[in-house]
Amino acid sequence: MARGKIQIKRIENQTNRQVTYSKRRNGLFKKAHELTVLCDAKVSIIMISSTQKLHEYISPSSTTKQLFDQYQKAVGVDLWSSHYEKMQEHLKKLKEVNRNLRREIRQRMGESLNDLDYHQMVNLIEDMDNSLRIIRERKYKVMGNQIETGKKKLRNVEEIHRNLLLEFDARQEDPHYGLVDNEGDYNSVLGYPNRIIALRLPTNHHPSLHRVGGSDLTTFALLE
Amino acid sequence: MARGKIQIKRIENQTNRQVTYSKRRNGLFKKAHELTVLCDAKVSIIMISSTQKLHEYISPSSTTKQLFDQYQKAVGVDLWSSHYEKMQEHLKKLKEVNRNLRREIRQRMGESLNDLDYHQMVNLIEDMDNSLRIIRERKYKVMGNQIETGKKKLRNVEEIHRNLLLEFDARQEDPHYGLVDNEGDYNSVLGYPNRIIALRLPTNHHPSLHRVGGSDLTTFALLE
DNA sequence: AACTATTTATAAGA
DNA sequence: TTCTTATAAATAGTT
Repeated sequence: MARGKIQIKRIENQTNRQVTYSKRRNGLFKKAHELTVLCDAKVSIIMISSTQKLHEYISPSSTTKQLFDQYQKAVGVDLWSSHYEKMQEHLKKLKEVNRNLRREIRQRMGESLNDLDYHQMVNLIEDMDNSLRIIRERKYKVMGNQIETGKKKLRNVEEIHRNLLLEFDARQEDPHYGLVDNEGDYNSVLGYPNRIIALRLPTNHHPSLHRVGGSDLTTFALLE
Repeated sequence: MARGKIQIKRIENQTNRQVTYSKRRNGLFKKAHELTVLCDAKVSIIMISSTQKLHEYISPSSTTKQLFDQYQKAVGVDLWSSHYEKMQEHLKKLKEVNRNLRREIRQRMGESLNDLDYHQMVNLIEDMDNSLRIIRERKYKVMGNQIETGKKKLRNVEEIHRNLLLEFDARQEDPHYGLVDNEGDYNSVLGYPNRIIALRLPTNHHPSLHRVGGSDLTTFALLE
């Protein structure tokens, strides 16, 4: 539009293209802003250069999201539906599964039995009988283990006690017998280790949010 | 920019403002398109006039959603988060609840017992014992009911049979005895009603989607 | 980034 | 809304 007319077609020279992009971008944003002020309108411009740089204009006192929400309403399609219609479905399925799980538990607790016919009840009883047997066995095993370890601990304590008595007797006979150079760690003998074994860290997966710039005209580098 | 310079400030005259909006909008879209072609860039413009009309420009071979997704990536904020971060949380909670429900069921089926200490097991056994008792009682009751209704049905059938025999005998004695004017409905006597009681209609809540226009430059009336 | 000849956009009027 | 046209503004090519 100056120093010679140009054809509106892709500028092949990479440098020229970039320069023109920069100049015309500014022109476009300026015009957009004038329009905003003169006509009391709201304008959102998003542009991505051939080198994948992103530039944005947004009218003062509006946000890109605002305009976009209005756009969606006007066009009548929720562009994110694809993104979260699936979520909706997932949610629905989970709720359904949840409901079923709750029902099963209730039935296993003797409630909501109206939903079961005679045969299902017979099966449930058989199943629960088997389960009870398994749990009882497990309980006895745990009980046995506890008795075993209790005995062991007792034996350990008794031995410590005996040793102390021996030592005590020895001291009685020889007041200068051996000097205590280690207080010992009876806790560990009793089964209480004095070290922390595991530590669970809280997980925090929220991505840090950042916003760049505050003026009408901002520029962002594209991620990737 | 012609026939006199103007100040860049809101045009108070409503008609003038509309005219200028229309002219400059075309200018802006034209420039945007030139930029698109000359510099191999992608441009999205959304504008809303003071009368709430919405206009859009989008570079050929791109979609508004595309550009917006890129914009979001670049800016680093998911603008829809407010709209579905809650959903994400809901989903997470449901999954957690689900996991717990499954664990409870597994434990009630005699699995995953390692998670339970001795005391918890004792409680679980007690609970399941009570539940089993309840379910057994229920079962016996249902069994009793079935026997009862079975007897009733049997009695009914026997009576019908007796009546038939009587009728048969009567006919033997008098071939012209009574004419059958009703075939009867023995099914209903046997407990099978011959009417459909309920009908469940399939529900379909998908809203119908519509898209307007297909060219680069489209105009939509804002909903509301 | 600055300059400037020229093209383009557009304000006002019809 | 569209056309006209004088004039302001944008910008292509150059430095």
